[in-house]
Parts: sequence; C-alpha cells; structure tokens
Amino acid sequence: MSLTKSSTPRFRQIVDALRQDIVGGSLPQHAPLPSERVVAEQHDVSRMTARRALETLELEGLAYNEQRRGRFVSPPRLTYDISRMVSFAADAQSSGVDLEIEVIASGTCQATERLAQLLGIPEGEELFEYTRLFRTGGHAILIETEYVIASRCPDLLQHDLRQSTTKLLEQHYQTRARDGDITIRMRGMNAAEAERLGLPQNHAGIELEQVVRDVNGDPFCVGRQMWRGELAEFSARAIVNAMP
Amino acid sequence: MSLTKSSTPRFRQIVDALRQDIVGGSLPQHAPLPSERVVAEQHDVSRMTARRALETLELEGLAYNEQRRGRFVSPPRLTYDISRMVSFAADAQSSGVDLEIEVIASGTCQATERLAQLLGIPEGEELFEYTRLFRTGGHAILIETEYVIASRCPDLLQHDLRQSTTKLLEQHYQTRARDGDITIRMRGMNAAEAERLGLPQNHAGIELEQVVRDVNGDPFCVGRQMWRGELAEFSARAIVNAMP
DNA sequence: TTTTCGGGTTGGTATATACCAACGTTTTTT
DNA sequence: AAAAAACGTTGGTATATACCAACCCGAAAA
Repeated sequence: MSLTKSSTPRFRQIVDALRQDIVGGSLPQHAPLPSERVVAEQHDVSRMTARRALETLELEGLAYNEQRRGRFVSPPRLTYDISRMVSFAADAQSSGVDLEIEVIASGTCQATERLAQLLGIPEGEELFEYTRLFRTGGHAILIETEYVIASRCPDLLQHDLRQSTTKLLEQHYQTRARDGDITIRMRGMNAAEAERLGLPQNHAGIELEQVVRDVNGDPFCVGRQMWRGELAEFSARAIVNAMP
Repeated sequence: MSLTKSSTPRFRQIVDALRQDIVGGSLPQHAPLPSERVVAEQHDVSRMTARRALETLELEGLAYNEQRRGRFVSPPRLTYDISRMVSFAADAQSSGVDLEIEVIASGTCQATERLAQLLGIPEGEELFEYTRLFRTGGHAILIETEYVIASRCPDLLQHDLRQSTTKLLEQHYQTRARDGDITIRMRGMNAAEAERLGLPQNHAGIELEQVVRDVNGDPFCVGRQMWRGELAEFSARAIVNAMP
C-alpha cells in the first residue's frame, strides 16, 4: 500500500515547507527555526530526517546554526566590489552597512617563504600580522588575517585596527593602494576559522586572498579572508585585453 | 573505561586518514575511494559514520561523488581569470587545459523583465538561449546558460557552439567584447543544475553571472554559470579608484 | 554477435535509539 | 544581591538496521 508514494524524499518536502516560511517572510531575519526535535514531531519523521532537512537549509544559505543554540534565518548577502576597492571595510562602511570589526590578535612575525614571495621581500623580514573578525548585527561574516611590511609603517599596531587598513595606511604612512590581485575559491573551513565564525568544522565557505600594491607597483600588504559562504557575494568589472 | 576517549570525533579521525591518502599521493586523481561499507569495516564504525567521513571529504573538495557509482579523488582546481577575459572557454583553451564543451540545449526565447533590463532592450525581444556543459577529462566542471540578443547575430545557432562565444561573435558578427560585470556567489544547486553536473541536489557550488558589453558599451550577452565549488577558482586584478 | 536477465555493487533515504556537551533559565543556596 | 546548583533545551556524535534505485558486469539466452 505505502503511505505517500511521492518520489520526492521526505526531508526535501520538509525543506520546501520551511523554505516557504523563510522566503515568504513569516520568519524574519535571525528568527529561530524550529528545533530538530520539533520539526521531527511536526512532520512526523525521525529526528535524523528532521536534522537532514535543517542542514539542507544551511547548505542553501537560508539558515545558519549557532553551536548548540539553534538554527536561525540567515540575513541577506553582503556584496564586496573587488574591482573598485581593495578594502572591504571601507567599501561596506561607505555604503551604509553596519559593520563591526573585532581585533582577534595582532603582533609581529617573520615573512615565510610564500609571504616573502608575494610581497617581494627577503624571507624572514619583519611583518605586522593581525586577525580581525567582521560582523554585522552581531552576526559573524568573515575572518581576515593581514600581513603588512613592518618597515613601511612603524607602530602600525598602535593605531586602532577596527577600521579600514587601506585608509589607515593612507592617512598615517602615505601609502596609497593602487591595485591588487585577488583570488576567490570555495573550500571547507579549518578548525580555527570555523570556531571564530561559530560554525561546525568543514562548513563550506569562500576564501579570498589578496595582494595590495602601492602607486609604485610594490606590494605592501597581503590578506586572506574566510567568508561564510551564504553571506558572500563578489562583484567585479572585467576589462577584456586587446587581442593579437 | 571507554575505548579511546580521544576528543576528536571518530568520523573526523577517518577523514584525516583518508585525507592523508589523497594529499600524500597514494590515491591519484579520479581514483576511487573505498566505499561507505568498506570504510565502515576498515575503521570498525557504522556505515552512517563512514558516510559522514566521506561526505566531509566532499565538503573539503578533496573528493567527488558520482550517483551510486562511488566516490573519487577530485582533480585540481581550474582558475578563471575574470578580469582578463570574459570567456572561460577561450581562457582555458589558450592555457592548454583540455576542455570539452557539450551543447545541452539551444533555441530562441523572449527577454524576460530581468534579462531586458540587463541587456538594455525592450521586454519580449528575441534572444538566443543556449546551455552548455563544460568538462575536463570527462569530469563535469560547470554548466552555463547564455542569452544573446538575436538581432545582433542572425543564425548564431547555426554555428558550432562548442567553442568560445566571444571568439565566435568576433569572427562572424564583428561584435567584440570590451568589458563586463561579473558577480560571484556560493549557493546550493537546484535540481536541474545538480543533475547536469552529476551531483546530489543542494550541493554547494559557485554561481557566476556576467553581462558582456561591446566596444560601444552596449551589453549584448548575459550568462550564468554554475561551477562545482571544489573545482572553481577565480582570479582578478583590482584597480583602486581615485579617491575624493 | 547482440540482447537480455540476474546478482552484486554503490550510494540515498529513513527509522529508532542513545548518550554527550554546551547553553539558558530557573531555583536554590550563600 | 550575588553566586551556585539543578534542570531542560539545543545540536553533535554514533550505532544498528532496513529497504530502495541506479549502476556494473558477467552469464545465459536470443
């Protein structure tokens, strides 16, 4: 006889129902979704199936998850225009996004082989290194670590790092960013990144690496950002080269 | 007493072991990973736990999964330089990547409101629409749908679409791409996309939307690509604008 | 030689259950 | 009033089991 015999899996039906509640607006931003146990009871499935449905909503970017607190409706994406500005902080703040920056760590380090190569400096040269967490409305968006050549900006770490680095370097060190190289890819987060962003390990996110160069074309800063994938959006303007 | 009492979860220990086999090179590209049942037996866990481990490898981008055939080691990422060239096909082929293009569908359609707006044309105007699947070594990378203003390139669909559209339009219609706008985001795939790429529904991927403009600044083509997230990498060069 | 039919593999879905760790709130104790 | 303990919630991990659908491949039939 069989109960329903519809070919779409149960968990997917639940996903569809919950998605309606979210995109239909009956569940606003940051509103809690029903817990795994509640969903299981409401739809008369096992908790594992309910869990599957809720996890799928996370994959779709419609919900996020705070460690053993519950699942909530995701806020809309933030767009970072990578070809207009090298600094996300300046970009966001000038477009009216309420952006909070927390400095997780800061200090000095020595250039590794890779950093030295990217910055065009000898291995072992002193760098400032700092890690910052970006939030909006208390909700973590991305975590960033930047490395700046120390000799170009003495006492950089004495300044307040809760602002755009690009602006800081301009105002105090006459170092103006002219251009940069950016690489974007999707990948699972490592333990440290996931913890900072309040996510389970291996949650998929978007990694953005950038090298920033000054008006002379000399690189002075490299950074690596890890974004919550469901919150990230990157826009760019491409210029097609002259052809042969 | 407890058996191991290590705080890292069993499934994660298995992930670590399998990852070693992959990055260590003992499992080459496209080599089959042990099946869920085999992993379960080898590591003395239940099949659900083994499955969990293998799925985590997929999230990390180290493995991919073909519908009920098994899991395999992922090939390395492909990089698309979005600021140098508007066409991935031309970019890849010129850099020696073995790229196969399959035309899934092609035909004409009428501009929807959104397409009309992007292309700067009246709603309902005739467009060519075609969908192509890109592979390398038989392995699907991305699926793309493009819309081109029909009046600008009569009989476009008579040509072989298994090549760079940019080149095709240049050679036959004197339409040369000058620049474009690109948007990149991560999201779960819908049913159609997932099926074409041989993935389970809602697998996370990277969506890339682009509008291409000619030498007069008039848009003539819009496209939307869905990439397997673990294979995609985008590079760009950013130019910082003059400041106030 | 080609086609068809099994049987064994694979992952996909689903249930029912169990215990744990982390968090929040309430109650009790200090 | 402040600190501590208790309790109930949440998701995180893990097991054991079951059946299904798609696929591969080899054996049997055409």
